[in-house]
Amino acid sequence: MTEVPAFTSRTDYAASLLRQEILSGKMEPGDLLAESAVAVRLGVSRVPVREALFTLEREGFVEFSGTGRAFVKALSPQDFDELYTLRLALEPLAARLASPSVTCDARLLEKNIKDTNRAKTMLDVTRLDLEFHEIILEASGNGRLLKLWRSMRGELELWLGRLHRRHQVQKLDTRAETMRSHQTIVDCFKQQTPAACESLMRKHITGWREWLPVLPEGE
Amino acid sequence: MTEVPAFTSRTDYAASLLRQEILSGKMEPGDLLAESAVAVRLGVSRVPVREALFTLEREGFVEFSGTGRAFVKALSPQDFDELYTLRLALEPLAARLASPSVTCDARLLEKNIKDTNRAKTMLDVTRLDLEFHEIILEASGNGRLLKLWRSMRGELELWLGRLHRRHQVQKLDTRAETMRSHQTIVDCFKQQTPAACESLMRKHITGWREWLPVLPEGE
DNA sequence: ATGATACAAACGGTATACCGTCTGATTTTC
DNA sequence: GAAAATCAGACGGTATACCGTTTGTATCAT
Repeated sequence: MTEVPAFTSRTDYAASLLRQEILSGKMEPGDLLAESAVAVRLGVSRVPVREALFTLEREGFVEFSGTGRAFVKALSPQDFDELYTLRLALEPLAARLASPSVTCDARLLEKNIKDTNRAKTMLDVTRLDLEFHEIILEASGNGRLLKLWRSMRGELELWLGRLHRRHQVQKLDTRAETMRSHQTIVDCFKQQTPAACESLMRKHITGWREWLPVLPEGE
Repeated sequence: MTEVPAFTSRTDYAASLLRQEILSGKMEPGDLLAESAVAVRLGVSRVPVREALFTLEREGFVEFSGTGRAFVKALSPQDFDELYTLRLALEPLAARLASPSVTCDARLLEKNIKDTNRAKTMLDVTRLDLEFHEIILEASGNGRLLKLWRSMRGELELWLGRLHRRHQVQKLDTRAETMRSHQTIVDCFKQQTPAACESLMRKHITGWREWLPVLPEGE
């Protein structure tokens, strides 16, 4: 956020700012992101904005209409179900692939759990939760698998962020449960077979789905 | 190929032409695709070329270096293994999801098999093979699943095309086997349970992997 | 002969300007 | 009063020009 504004390109700069605005809820789902307006507002020309919008589309934050206009992505419960189905297909696989090599990464995973314990907001807890899973995807050694996961991560973050903001689910503190569950995964990586890791991850994802509060109606 | 050049934009036009050049083998893996040169050659300006290159990257035909230069993608046997692993994760799932709804699409699938029988070249057989699978992905009703598959399709087409060109595997005519195997899938969709469809698709993908000739060394 | 340095060409990044199209509102006509 | 046509504003698509950086090569010094 407040880091040095040393972006490699204006495209990165624009993408980063827009991403933050969308995640923070400053932009509402369905809001039009017109190239010209955004370009003026961010103080860059339209070309980098255009390319940033494409990037954000790939990341799941933005969607294009048939006529090429960009909007802040709206997510329906059905969209969320799709994401859940895909997590269930990809993450247990990643856990199995990662298990032989993840010993060296167990430190990263445990650091993540400690950070989760210190996190100040539920949004940070969510972010760290997704980061935990991404570490495993990285350790899987399958670059394409990681890419696919990353193309979904934005939408997950978007969904969970909106959920928190709209329903004040801070009341429902999932932090302890998340930490406990993640710790069992780390332990499993350390001691168990790949198949056991895969199975546990499947259970974890399924359980996560059931933990979520009642979904809000479509946007 | 020889269809009416009625592209909605020059970006589409450029992407289409480049895609064809790469698939046909006119461009070698590792070849530089410099914006300026391509723009001049295709008779458009650099901006649409630039965006076409991004599109082709998403589709798997092109990769960017750290400094932003675009190259025709090179694929190693390890890349291929990654793709195989992901097919095995996604396609059986798609088959399961598609099975209740695919009855209305069985006609499409059977038309595909007939087209395969008529195909003149092995490249067409390959293209139709991938199309058969994409029909099932579409029928799964999970739009994101379809998107993930499409992000891999280009690389598969690339790999298989190069395989054919380099090793003259026309000798190894997989057409009959492909048609037979696809027909059993259609039959399964018509008569069997989702779980059976899923299982059969897993078997089909595994078998497909074993059918392929010895992989060439990395590029 | 070899290494470093400097220069030139090529390439990507960006701003700007122009054009065609789409959208929506107002006016005109039946 | 309603429907159709027209006009204006906004937006995306594209070409062009400029700038900074990278890259490859040639030259010069050691």
